[in-house]
Amino acid sequence: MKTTSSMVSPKSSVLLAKRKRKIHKLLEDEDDDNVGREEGKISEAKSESMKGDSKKRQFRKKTVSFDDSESEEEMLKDQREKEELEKHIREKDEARTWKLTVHKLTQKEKEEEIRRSNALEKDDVRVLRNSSRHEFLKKTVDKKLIELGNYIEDEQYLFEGVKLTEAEKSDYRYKKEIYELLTKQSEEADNVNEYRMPDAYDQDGVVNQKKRFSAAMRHDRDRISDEKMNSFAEQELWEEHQIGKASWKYGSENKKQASDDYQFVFEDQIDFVKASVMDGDNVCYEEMDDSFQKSKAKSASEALLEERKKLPIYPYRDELLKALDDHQVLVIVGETGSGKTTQIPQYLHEVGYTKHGMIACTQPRRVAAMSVAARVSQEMGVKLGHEVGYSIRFEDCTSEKTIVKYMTDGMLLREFLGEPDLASYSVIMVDEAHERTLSTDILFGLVKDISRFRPDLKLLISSATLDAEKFSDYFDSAPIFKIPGRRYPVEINFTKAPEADYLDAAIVTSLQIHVTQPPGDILVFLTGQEEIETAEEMLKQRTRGLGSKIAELVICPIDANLPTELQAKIFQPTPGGARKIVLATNIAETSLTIDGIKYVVDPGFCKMKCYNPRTGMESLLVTPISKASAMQRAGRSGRTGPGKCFRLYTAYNFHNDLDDNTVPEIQRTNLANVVLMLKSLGIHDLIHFDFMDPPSVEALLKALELLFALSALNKDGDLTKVGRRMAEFPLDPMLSKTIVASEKYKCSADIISIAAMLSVGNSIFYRPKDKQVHADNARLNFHIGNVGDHIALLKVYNSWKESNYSAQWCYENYIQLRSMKRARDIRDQLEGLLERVEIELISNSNDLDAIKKSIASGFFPHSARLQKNGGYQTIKHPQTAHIHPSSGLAEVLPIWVVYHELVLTTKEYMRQITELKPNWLVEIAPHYYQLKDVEESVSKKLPRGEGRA
DNA sequence: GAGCACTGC
Repeated sequence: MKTTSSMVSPKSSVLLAKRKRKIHKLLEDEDDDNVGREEGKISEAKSESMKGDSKKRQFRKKTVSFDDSESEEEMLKDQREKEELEKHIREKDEARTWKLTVHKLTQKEKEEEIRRSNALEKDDVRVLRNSSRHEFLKKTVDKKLIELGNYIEDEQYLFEGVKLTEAEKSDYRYKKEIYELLTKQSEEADNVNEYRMPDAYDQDGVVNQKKRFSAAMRHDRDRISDEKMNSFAEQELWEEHQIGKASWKYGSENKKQASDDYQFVFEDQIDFVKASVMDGDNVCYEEMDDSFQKSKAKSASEALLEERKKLPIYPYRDELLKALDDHQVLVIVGETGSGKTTQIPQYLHEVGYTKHGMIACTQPRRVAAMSVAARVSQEMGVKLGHEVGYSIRFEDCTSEKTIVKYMTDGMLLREFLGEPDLASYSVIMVDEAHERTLSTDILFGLVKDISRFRPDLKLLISSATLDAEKFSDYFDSAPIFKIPGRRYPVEINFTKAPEADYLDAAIVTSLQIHVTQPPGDILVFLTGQEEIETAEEMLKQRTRGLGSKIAELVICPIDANLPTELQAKIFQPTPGGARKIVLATNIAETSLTIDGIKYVVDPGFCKMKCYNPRTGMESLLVTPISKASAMQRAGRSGRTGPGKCFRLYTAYNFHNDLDDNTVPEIQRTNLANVVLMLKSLGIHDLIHFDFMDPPSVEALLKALELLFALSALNKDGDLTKVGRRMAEFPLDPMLSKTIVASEKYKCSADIISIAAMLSVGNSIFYRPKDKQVHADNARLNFHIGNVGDHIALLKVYNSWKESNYSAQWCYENYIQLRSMKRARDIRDQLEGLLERVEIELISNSNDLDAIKKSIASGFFPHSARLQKNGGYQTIKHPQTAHIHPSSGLAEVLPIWVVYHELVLTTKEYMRQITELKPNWLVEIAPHYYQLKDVEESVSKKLPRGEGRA
């Protein structure tokens, strides 16, 4: 088939080349064996895999029959695993090798996966192997279209952009034929399992894939413990249910069904339509319109009341109240839309729980707390901030009258500091507990603790389905209360084979949806800003090739750092005839909801921050998402109507390779802050603190060690006066220490500006792709005199202040206004807190050394020294590092520096750096650095003059 | 000479 290779046009794009490679491989394969031999091979492969299966079965039988010894075996296995893990960690002690191994691993895993899937697919129709992309098209393309022979047309759509040769086209058509055969069979087949294995050879009597697979599944069920099975089956059931619901909605006669769905939407608001909706009669449309008008004519409060009665939770009201009467802790399971967040606090209020204290309801996000509070105050007919209020950082919208209080979970945590028994509350409801944010996890421990000596305090833990058992176990087998949700069906599609390049696959899938699917917007989950940009480019490039043959595609990128005005674009309604495609990061998974999304493309990855306590280094790694996350993503397509989710991985991957839940944040973060907070609440034994998922002892010790070094704790591990002051600040302990230390150097006003700027993160400087040079120049203005990044940030803040907080100034200097506003808010808050810990507000911006010394007082554990090779090494725990290129000192290379954070990306980078005099270290932290640490290395290893002497 | 998932206090 080499002749075909020579036919590739030199003009071809990367995509084309890739696609062609696939097809060539395919053609080669076919060339090698004729059809008969092919079949022989396949059946051979099949019996091979059957053998494998029976082996597995035997193994399973064995484990089942030796039930009693299983726990012992498991313990042994656990032990072994633990040992292996420990060994593993030891081996990776050095951060550099650690990094490399991680990378190697993922590469290896990839290869492994491809190999495994290839093996699995030996029993697949060969020709279909390389066409997993077309799988979506084939699965979902309207059957009628095929009947009419119209598919030649959509084939042209596909071919247009990539200019295939005649041979390739005919190959495609051949595959299409096979596909048609397959569809026919699957239509005939009774129950379609989403684990759809190829049916092509059923009729040859070689093997019945479905039977084989369901047998395998049954064995799986035997093996898996009951507890696990429940969640497993639940998931499966959910998906099957959704698929079942969805599958009959599309097709030639879907019009009537679709109208049913619209009626379902209206059902939210209208009382008596239900029966006629069930009838599915068209007449009810008018009736509904009628009643819709009527309900509008009613007073607003009455309408609200009626709406409340429509919520799925309403029928359970009395049962729920009874349950809470009987039990102190209740786990509530309810999907979004069940009304639990808005209704439960109202129910509790109605029966008088608010007589003895407030009801608190915590949310992981600010906007959620605000909007829910607004809604509830409306429903209760009171003014927001009076009886119903919310409390979030920078904004306390409550009053003395407040009895129902929505708040962020972090805010309740702060309140613990002032009121360790939460005496002013009678009910605490932790909402969205399944998200397992850091604050939620700590709240669990604290709340469980106080519930022991406050039997009058009621606890409600509300979560989405998956974790309920776990929550119940944690809260001493609290009863679980289930409320049905209200959601539209979502059809889930998996790829047949793993995709090597998920970005490319995501683009192709989106285009396929665009071409073959009924109107509805598309949401694509990608991992980061850069990836979104490339995806946008690719989409534009490819749609350009298709010209006017396809409907307009509106591309909307979105990530958290995008300026607000650009973010607004995704909420604009899609123009008629066009289709919107939203390229989003994880932000769209929980934080924002976009209306009109009907299709979700889920490549199965996200970026996750991990903390290595050994090196104190954070890294942002692209990792596979969890099953829970995948479900959440899929659910995003079914918010306003039935939806479809296209997962760019196989069902096998989903069930076997993805974790059930994302690792809770508490296990992959720097705990210094958490430890300081718990210590200031008087909790001494942190190792035995009742965490739901305890963090590693190592991470705890590292945090304790740091706090001791910062003299926030004394030798006995008790909080010192410094520590108590530090705990007042909602900042990283090192930053808090910097502020506390600024008292001594009389520059507190400058330091809080810096602290505020540092805590808004990396989104201050705006650097658009097309104006990088200008942006970089603007940035250099703040680095004049090589003052270091901290002081540059101070300069930015002060200049902005001088410009009277002008937006224009930000624009001219390539600074993000939003970040600056946030910095101002934080600074204002810090100013208030300074007063509280009795530190005078003094500015001393001319004495840069004073400012630098304050910084060093907080960040001395983060000091590094220049090496001969131009890299740096940290002082106390030797560790190589480099200055991040974005730093103003990246080319200056001072000999001694302190850094704000150490991140692992392509190298170990220190971000936000300030120069330091080595003797300061001994002066500031004599308990941490001895003279010899500093002096010896100065005299012995002077760099060869490239730094500053 | 390289890069910023997402929250929250």
